[in-house]
Amino acid sequence: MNIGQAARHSGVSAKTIRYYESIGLIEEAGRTEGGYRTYGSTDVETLRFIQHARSLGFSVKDVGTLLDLWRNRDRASSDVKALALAHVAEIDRKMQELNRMRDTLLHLTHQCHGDDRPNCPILKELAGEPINA
Amino acid sequence: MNIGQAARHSGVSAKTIRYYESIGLIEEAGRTEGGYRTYGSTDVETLRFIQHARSLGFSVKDVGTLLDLWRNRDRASSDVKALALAHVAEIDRKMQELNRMRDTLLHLTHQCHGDDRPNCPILKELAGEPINA
DNA sequence: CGTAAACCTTCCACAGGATGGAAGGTCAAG
DNA sequence: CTTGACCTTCCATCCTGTGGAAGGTTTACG
Repeated sequence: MNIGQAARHSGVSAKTIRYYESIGLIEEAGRTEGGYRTYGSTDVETLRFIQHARSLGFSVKDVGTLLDLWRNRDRASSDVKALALAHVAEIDRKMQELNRMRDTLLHLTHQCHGDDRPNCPILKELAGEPINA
Repeated sequence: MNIGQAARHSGVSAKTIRYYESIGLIEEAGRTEGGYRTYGSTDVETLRFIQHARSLGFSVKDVGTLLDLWRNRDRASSDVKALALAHVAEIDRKMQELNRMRDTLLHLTHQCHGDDRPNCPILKELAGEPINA
């Protein structure tokens, strides 16, 4: 099948499939006489795997590792678990950071009248006049 | 003062100050005879403002808007508040997304023995063999 | 005065993770 | 044969910086 079909079947856009090939995440596809890339069902499965892992926030590099583990029947499940847990830890870190921002912003917006008057505690705080710190 | 001093006083690296100048977020700095950029206390305050806003996750573009609002004494605080609340909404969206990933990953890791055996539910799930969906 | 260290300058490249678009080739249907 | 969908490559762009090279300036000290 062509790249367009592969894209539709996998949920990865044609553009992105070419990109993944260019960075070596997936093998170079076979070509027709006319130069079109060709894909089989295994390729589509691989693309789906990638798509799924990416949607869980794994980096492209991690996805490469996961693909290796997936294809290597001798791998230990502990390797996969470690990668997943490290990723959870990273997610936790990001969430804490977002939460910190959120708290501060909500605190500031509560202080702000939000009307036509120019007095704005948010700007004051950003400028370094702590309102409540 | 030189860019290095300004960097130390503001918490924004010299490299990043030049970058902010290059993208027009801050005005072009004055220069000494030798071509060195010079900064005053107002510049440092502006840089601190930027640094603070960035640490709250505002995009550089939003920081530009906030800077305008900060310098424009006639602005309405509602404008600032709206920007902040829109940003909170964006943070909420990201946190929900992260939470979704986190839940799925934790669910998967709980299913995974994490030992030397190759059987790994995480990979199975990524490959599209739903364990529990 | 000489020179070394610290600091500054510009410019280019790279990171992640794609996406947009231009210019042009190929394929299938009518 | 033409049309239109689809494909190709290549370059640019998004975002927010950071790293490093090659070279100029300033300051301090002997």
